[in-house]
Amino acid sequence: MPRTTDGDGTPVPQRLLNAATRLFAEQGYDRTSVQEIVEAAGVTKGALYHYFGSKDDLLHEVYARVLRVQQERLDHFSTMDAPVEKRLRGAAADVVVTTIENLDDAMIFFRSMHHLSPEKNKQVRAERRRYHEQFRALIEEGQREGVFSTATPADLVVDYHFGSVHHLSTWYRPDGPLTPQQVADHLADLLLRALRP
Amino acid sequence: MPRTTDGDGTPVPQRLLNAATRLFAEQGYDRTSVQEIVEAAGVTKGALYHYFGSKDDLLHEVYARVLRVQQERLDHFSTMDAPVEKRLRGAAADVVVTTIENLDDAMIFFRSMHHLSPEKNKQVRAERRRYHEQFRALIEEGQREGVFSTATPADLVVDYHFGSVHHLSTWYRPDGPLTPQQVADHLADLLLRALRP
DNA sequence: TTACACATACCGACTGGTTAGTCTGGTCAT
DNA sequence: ATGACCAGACTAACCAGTCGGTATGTGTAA
Repeated sequence: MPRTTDGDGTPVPQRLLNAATRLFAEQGYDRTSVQEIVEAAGVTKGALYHYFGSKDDLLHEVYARVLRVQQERLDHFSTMDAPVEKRLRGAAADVVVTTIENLDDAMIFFRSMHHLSPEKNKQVRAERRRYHEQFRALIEEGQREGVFSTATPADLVVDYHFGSVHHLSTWYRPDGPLTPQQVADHLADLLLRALRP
Repeated sequence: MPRTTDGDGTPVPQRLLNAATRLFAEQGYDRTSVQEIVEAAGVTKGALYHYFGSKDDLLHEVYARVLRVQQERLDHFSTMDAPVEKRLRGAAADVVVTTIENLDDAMIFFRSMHHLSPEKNKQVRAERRRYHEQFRALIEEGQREGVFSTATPADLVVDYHFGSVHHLSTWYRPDGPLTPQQVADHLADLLLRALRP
């Protein structure tokens, strides 16, 4: 196996993904040329097209990574052995922390979906929908038990919360006054307070 | 004044802006060529570059229009003669309705900011900030009066709400089950319920 | 152990195509 | 006839993806 790593120990595909993620978040997908990506990763086009089928594939990988992580996290909180308020609060706060810790990914996720090819876009939407429905199920469970208000349809509540998560990448600054955990606690609080019967 | 209008009665600059708005929302700024815009508007490049300095200018005009409308609306509700809960609820619901009625604008607004030139971007951010602060002032007023909870900083509450507004363009469908007004009432409800002391 | 085949990892010049913006030359109401 | 308004060919730059080529490994048979 020849130089799959170079300089640092990070394998070339990883280096390419990292560079692409940063550049896509900074300048957007269309404004980032393949040439820039390979230069930032310290390789050439040959390497990129050796590991990835297209520029589009690179973007898709970013999505796949985000979806995988978020789904795993939600599974964890969904299946916890605790009252539904605690499970929902845990999940709601966790997605905020995770999003802040990967702001670049979040930025790309919500800003660049329309750059994915139609099939990939469809696939991402399907996985996203599954996530959404699992989250909604938590709220509906609480509504059935009477611990959450039924004034607002669960679907809308989910969109309300994820709107704020989505929005994080446009206003949160790591050098701001609030830590990720503090923001997460506040946003989860707002959700739970809105759901009080 | 020669044919500033043509075919229909709409003046050419308007036709160009309308075409650009629709195309930017459908395909994104970068994926839309100037050629497509002028064809959709039924003119040629000469006309576009007669009225607008650049493609970027066209985008900026979309932003200017949105900002102007939203600011006017907020001013109206801010200065209303009514208790602060009513003023906040009115403003919160109205921005939802307005956003749904101009989903294309909203889509462009949140997805294409980074395509604006640096100065224009800065200008838009400044006006946006003014809007944000005026909205925040409403919440702080209610908090001082004791009608809103002070558990969450007003800034965060504003971002929470505008996150959901921002998010509308990704999930709201005109052919869905809820009318714009119904969505607006629900989202305003969630905000006010979260703010109950 | 050497020799040779084969595979994997990567390089970088090149191609075909697209794009924003320019420029020259009209046209038409007043 | 004059100037605001517009047509459309043209240019210079850029970009995703290709392709022939090189380098370094691994397996295998003499």
